[in-house]
Amino acid sequence: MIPKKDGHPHGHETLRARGFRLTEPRRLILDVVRATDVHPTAAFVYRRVRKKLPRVSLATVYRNLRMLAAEGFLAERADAAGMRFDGNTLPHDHFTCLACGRLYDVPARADRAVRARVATRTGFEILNHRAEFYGRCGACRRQTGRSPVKGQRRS
Amino acid sequence: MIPKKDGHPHGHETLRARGFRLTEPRRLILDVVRATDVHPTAAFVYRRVRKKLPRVSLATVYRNLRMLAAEGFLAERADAAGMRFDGNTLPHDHFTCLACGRLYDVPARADRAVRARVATRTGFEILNHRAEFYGRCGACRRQTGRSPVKGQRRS
DNA sequence: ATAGATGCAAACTCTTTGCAGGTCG
DNA sequence: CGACCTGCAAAGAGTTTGCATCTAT
Repeated sequence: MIPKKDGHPHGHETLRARGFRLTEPRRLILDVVRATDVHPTAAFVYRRVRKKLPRVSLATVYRNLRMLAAEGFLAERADAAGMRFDGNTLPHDHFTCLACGRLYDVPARADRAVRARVATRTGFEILNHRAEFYGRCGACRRQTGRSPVKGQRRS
Repeated sequence: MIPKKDGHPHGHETLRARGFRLTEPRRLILDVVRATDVHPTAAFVYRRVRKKLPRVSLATVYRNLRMLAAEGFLAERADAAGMRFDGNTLPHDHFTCLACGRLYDVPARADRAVRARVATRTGFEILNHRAEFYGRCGACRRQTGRSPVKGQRRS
């Protein structure tokens, strides 16, 4: 949903500029996350990277995902079954389909008013916010009668 | 933040009415979650319940939390370090303090307009939505200079 | 009486860490 | 060459499950 070509806000060059090495595993891990919009798990990234670099270890995938997220190259998101990563670091909301379990990005609303209202009512300083939507996606709406389920396969 | 007295939307009677036994562990587990607003982890509930019922097992706590959530007596929430539970089943938003890590409830906004806008733009059927706010809570604002941290103690 | 719930211990899954050896710059 | 990074294996944390026993109804 967001173009993934380079000229990305944090391209490969930026990694080097910040003193990180641009190793093969690291480059592939970053590319895999950025090349998909499924909000992949570490296991998903591992499987993908292994196709091009069969000797990569799961530990390296975890170490890099964590590091890349901490440095702002990726976004990190907790989910009932573990951590998921997102190459889209622009502010955006999420839609979870209760029928198929898929997680979609939704462009962010610039809701200044909402933040201001909450800040006033609570006395908190609001630095950021994000909305989570739940419902049925286009594909699932067409399959009427499909009932929401709880356990889905993970990516 | 929400009154926890009985006359709760799903009181103890409702459990029985739905064919579940009202056992001592189960009753205590439900009460512990409802009596706090810290969005407790399973371990927190376990510790609390054990004070009154020292022989309770962690497995029982997990089984009941999962069952009570599935049946709508509690809400369930994923977080970077695992699952958290919430006795407040009314729709509400959340505020996470980036300085101290505490999670606060924020009364829900009835934002019909937001849902309608997203539904129109995406073609999804929106059944529910919730907002997540991030910033600094009142207590932390007073301690100026306190910088946001990543790892906090869990409840 | 009996279906359902419990306690215990073992199993499972996801994630992190220690360390010896490899590699980017 | 040297700091950083990797693969491997083992350890950790959180959660689930099998089973014999117990208990609410």
